[in-house]
Amino acid sequence: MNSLTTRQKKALETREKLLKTSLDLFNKHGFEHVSVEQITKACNVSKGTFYTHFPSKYDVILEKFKELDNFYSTVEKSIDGNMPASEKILLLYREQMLYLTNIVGKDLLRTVYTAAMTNQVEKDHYLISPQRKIFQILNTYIEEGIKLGEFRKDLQATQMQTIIKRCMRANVYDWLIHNEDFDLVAEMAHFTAVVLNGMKVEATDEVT
Amino acid sequence: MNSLTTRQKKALETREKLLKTSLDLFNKHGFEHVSVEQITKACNVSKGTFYTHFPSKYDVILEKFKELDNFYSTVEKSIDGNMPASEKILLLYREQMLYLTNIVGKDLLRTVYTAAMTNQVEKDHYLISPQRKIFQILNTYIEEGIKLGEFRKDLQATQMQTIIKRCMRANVYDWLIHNEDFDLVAEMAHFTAVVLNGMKVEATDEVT
DNA sequence: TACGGTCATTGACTGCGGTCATTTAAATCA
DNA sequence: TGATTTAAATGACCGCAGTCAATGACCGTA
Repeated sequence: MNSLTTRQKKALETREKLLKTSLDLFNKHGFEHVSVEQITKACNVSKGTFYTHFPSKYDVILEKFKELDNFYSTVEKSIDGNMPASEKILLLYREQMLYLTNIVGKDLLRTVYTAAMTNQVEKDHYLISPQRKIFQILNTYIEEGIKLGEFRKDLQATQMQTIIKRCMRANVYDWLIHNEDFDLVAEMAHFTAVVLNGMKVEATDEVT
Repeated sequence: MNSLTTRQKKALETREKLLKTSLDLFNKHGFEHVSVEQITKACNVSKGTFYTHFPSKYDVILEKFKELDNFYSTVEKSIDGNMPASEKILLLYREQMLYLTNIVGKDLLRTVYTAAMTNQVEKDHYLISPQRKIFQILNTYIEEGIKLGEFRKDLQATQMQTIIKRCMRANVYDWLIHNEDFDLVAEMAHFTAVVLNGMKVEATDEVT
């Protein structure tokens, strides 16, 4: 029933071993302090093998980063459908920031945010890909907020979506360039609240 | 009257030559496509010399980037003292974005934004240093806005300052990771207007 | 003017990310 | 089963950022 040939199975095994070892080593010593040779030696394969499985050292990280999107599906379900859109957004972001802080970590994220700038290929980076689950969830919240008269009507939904997403990257980026003493969860909540406030039909003075 | 010794003058000359040549080459071929050896060869000095004058290839860029701050002093003077704080901020940012787009360029800025993340020294990066002229100008605008009752009183001035600054980086970063079709000046104006709106005592629906 | 110390300069060297022609062995074909 | 195709694996190699021990020209001083 298994449609993979022996060779393909072996190759996949190698790939998995490289992936796991890489992430382990990155976690232990930090991305910058782990060389590809270290990884391949730990796996008893040659350096070239690494590059038959991954386009670059960085791409291993991206794989991990994409796991995030599974996580969001869980979060989405746990959010009560009846609250205002703005609160849903805040909750979603809160969960995401907790995940980034506690699970992903600064080191790996830094790599993603750097690569998004440097890998100047033709196509845009995954970081801003509309495919990402979290963006799809956000979009529905925003459209909902507009429909229910929570947000200003003079702004396009797509414009709002752009702003809200940018909001996220703004805080993450600032987290990455600050040394400690930066509570990503709190900063994100605070910043986003102000932005949402600026998009509401009638702004109130309270900010959570 | 010149207190520099012959040796120091020579050294400074070398430094200036390296600086100028670097920036020229970066402009011509892009930061990533210029090697330190290329620079030093063009200057008829050895590679090591480059590193006695600059801590890294990147630091040359930073020097250029710091020039920005002279520019802001000019802008500040050209801004009418009587307009609302929020409009002053928008104007200041507008000028900055024009400068970044037309003079500094994506390539150099990308380097700065990357280095801010990677050079994980103890101290924070220049990018967020409170010393920067533009931040000082912003601070006065914001304090002014609070004093004159334009902004909400429940937010600390420092909090607002943080938000407004983050706003800037948010748009610049997004500019850097998007391929073309991204008008930094317009995006910044749009985004910042929403944020300012969220900080105003009574939000209005008009956005410039 | 002679002399010891300073400091800009040198270039061979290290380490690392990434490449590629070649090897090897499994898969497919005759 | 033997011959041929295919693709995973290899490791020598490249280019480049950054290092550092050695050099010698220039400095202040006696």
